Amino acid sequence: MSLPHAILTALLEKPSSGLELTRRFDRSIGYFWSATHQQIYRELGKLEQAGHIRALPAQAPARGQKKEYEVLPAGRAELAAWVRRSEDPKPIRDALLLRLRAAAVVGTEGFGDELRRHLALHRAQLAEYLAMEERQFPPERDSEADRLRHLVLRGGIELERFWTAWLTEALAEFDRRDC
Amino acid sequence: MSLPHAILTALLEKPSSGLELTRRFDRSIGYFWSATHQQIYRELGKLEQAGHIRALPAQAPARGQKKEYEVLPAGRAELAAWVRRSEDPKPIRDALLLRLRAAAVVGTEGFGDELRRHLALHRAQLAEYLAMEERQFPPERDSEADRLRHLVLRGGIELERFWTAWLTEALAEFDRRDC
DNA sequence: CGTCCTTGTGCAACAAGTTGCATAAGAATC
DNA sequence: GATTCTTATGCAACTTGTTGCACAAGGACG
Repeated sequence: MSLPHAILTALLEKPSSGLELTRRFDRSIGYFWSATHQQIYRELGKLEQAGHIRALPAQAPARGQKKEYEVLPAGRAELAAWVRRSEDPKPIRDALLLRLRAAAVVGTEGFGDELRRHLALHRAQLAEYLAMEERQFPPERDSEADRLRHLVLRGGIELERFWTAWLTEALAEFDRRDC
Repeated sequence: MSLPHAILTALLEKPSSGLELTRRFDRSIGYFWSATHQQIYRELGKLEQAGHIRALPAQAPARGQKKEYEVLPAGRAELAAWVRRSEDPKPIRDALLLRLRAAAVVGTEGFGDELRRHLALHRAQLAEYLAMEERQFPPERDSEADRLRHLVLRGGIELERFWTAWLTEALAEFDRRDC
């Protein structure tokens, strides 16, 4: 039940149309929550019906026409309540770790390349986050909310650092064996 | 499409019944892939129909009767093919990071306690993994496959270390503000 | 002997996420 | 003025994961 809350957060930060939201979910919001445009449009419909958001007027509600949404007080209240609810961390479900475990049983042939590919992807992601950090959070200019958002971004950054470190270690192990 | 492969891997490591699998998914397998018993039973049925596994004979196929499964050659082949397929890492979807970002907008009241709770949970998980590491991977007694499995476990360990470190940092930030 | 607990398997309904495609306005191109 | 590209919204079908409950065998207890 997190997607509606992700959308409410995004809309509070800045009212947007479905496609704009999709783009934001592909970039900044993407480092802690991902979603496709289908999910987003569907959820926007539900949120509107529930009275949590509304379409800004002055736009014809026609197909192919941009439709901007803003959060209503009820939506903000729902988001605040959700933030206060306590929720256990979800258990991990990582396909790469699983595949490595499977490789331990059926053979590792070709798996080194896959590890290298992932390493490159995570390095690229890390570089992107670091660039975002420099752009969005220059030193000594943090408001209250900025400091929290920075903390969230640092979470994304450290996660990517974890992956690059682990993949590097894994590759070292592989190279020691294959040569 | 990873659950069937997780089950194949588990069954190759040791033939098991549905409930035994469920228990293994709650412990060792759980640090890279989680699943409920419902998912497991459903998937066992599908895998059997697909000819990837079979129930060991000598057991009446009655309700409430234990039913052990083993992997057939076709299942092993499917698993090997899956390990060789390349698959991109899935984008992150973490509810706690999302909630912190939401808290930056609607207020952080009470969120420190939630962070502390998560920190305790992750510390406990980390301790458990470290105990597993000592038990299952004593120094200098690694086979080929053991080294890979150890690598996977170290992934789980480092992930928990990441969380404890990030949560500690986040709490420091919170305490600086609240006092 | 009845009922209660544990172990074990499983159905059904639902919720969340994914994939493929349809539709439509408007601008660009020729 | 017909075609094609981009921006934008959306439906339908499917797959995956979750929740709640039902059913059954066997042992434990009084």
